[in-house]
Amino acid sequence: MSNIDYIDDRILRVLAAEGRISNLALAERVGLSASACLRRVAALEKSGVIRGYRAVLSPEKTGIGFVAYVTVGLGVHTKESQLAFERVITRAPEVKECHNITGNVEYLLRIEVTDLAAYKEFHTEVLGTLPQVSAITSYVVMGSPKDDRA
Amino acid sequence: MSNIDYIDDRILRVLAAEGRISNLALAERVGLSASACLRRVAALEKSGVIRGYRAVLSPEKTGIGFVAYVTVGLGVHTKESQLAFERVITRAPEVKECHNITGNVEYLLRIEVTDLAAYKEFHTEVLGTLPQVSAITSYVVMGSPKDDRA
DNA sequence: GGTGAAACGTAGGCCGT
DNA sequence: ACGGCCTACGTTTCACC
Repeated sequence: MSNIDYIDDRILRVLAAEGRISNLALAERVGLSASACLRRVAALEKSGVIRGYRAVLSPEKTGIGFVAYVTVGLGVHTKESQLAFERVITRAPEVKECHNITGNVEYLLRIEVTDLAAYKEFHTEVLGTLPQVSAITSYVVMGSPKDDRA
Repeated sequence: MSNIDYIDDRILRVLAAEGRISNLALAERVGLSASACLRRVAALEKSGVIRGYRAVLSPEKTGIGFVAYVTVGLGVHTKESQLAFERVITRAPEVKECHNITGNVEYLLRIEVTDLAAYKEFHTEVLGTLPQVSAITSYVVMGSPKDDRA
């Protein structure tokens, strides 16, 4: 079992903020020797608490100039139509997130594209062509005062 | 200027997926020597294309059992009331993201808490006590068929 | 959980293109 | 301006206490 104690918690906090910190520096920060620290990190990775590591890229500098959240409602609510929709959405690179939500619509998507023109393209060519989709509402992101995941 | 060429692009793609890959392995993957690769990564970090690195943690295994998106509308639309709202929201640990969006409401928040009880607490004790807030709508996340940021 | 040592990776000077 | 080579130094990793 992987019960997270106080030190694990500190390790996770540090790694969540500085994913590429050296094990040595991490060990020092949490007050452990390098080997003990490494063993804990390895255990956290193996047990799935730590899923992986990623570089956080600047959206603007990597050509993302337009971000929007889109709610999507399906006309048919069968399992098959949901799976068909999710299959297409999962393949679409513009869709960074797809959440199944409660409320009057089924899905909330996060879309990241270069510009408004690219979004229009996505809207008509991808969303517009899906037979299951009956309602689309776009919320353009004008800014993100807080974004811990970015 | 930092113009991203084909190799930079490959580097970024690899680091976005495997943030803790060694420079040596990264160099091999993109077909560069270790020093050339390291220099490119350093340049990408310095120029801000790479903002940082983070460990991706499993929500369930770190005690996040309830995720919701919440739209918030402000009664007053002055700059001051927006800033006051953002100040409180930025400090709240439950709020992982706060986006300023177009549409009939001003904000879209992502909330992560342990359970429904904690969410109720946040809803009434934080959101409910902000004088600027005039409309709150919660969309509980039941699943995320795709989440590239997680 | 800590120690130590071998294996491995990083970082930077230097030179060629 | 950019890539490859070499090397001193730091870090990781693992058997052992």
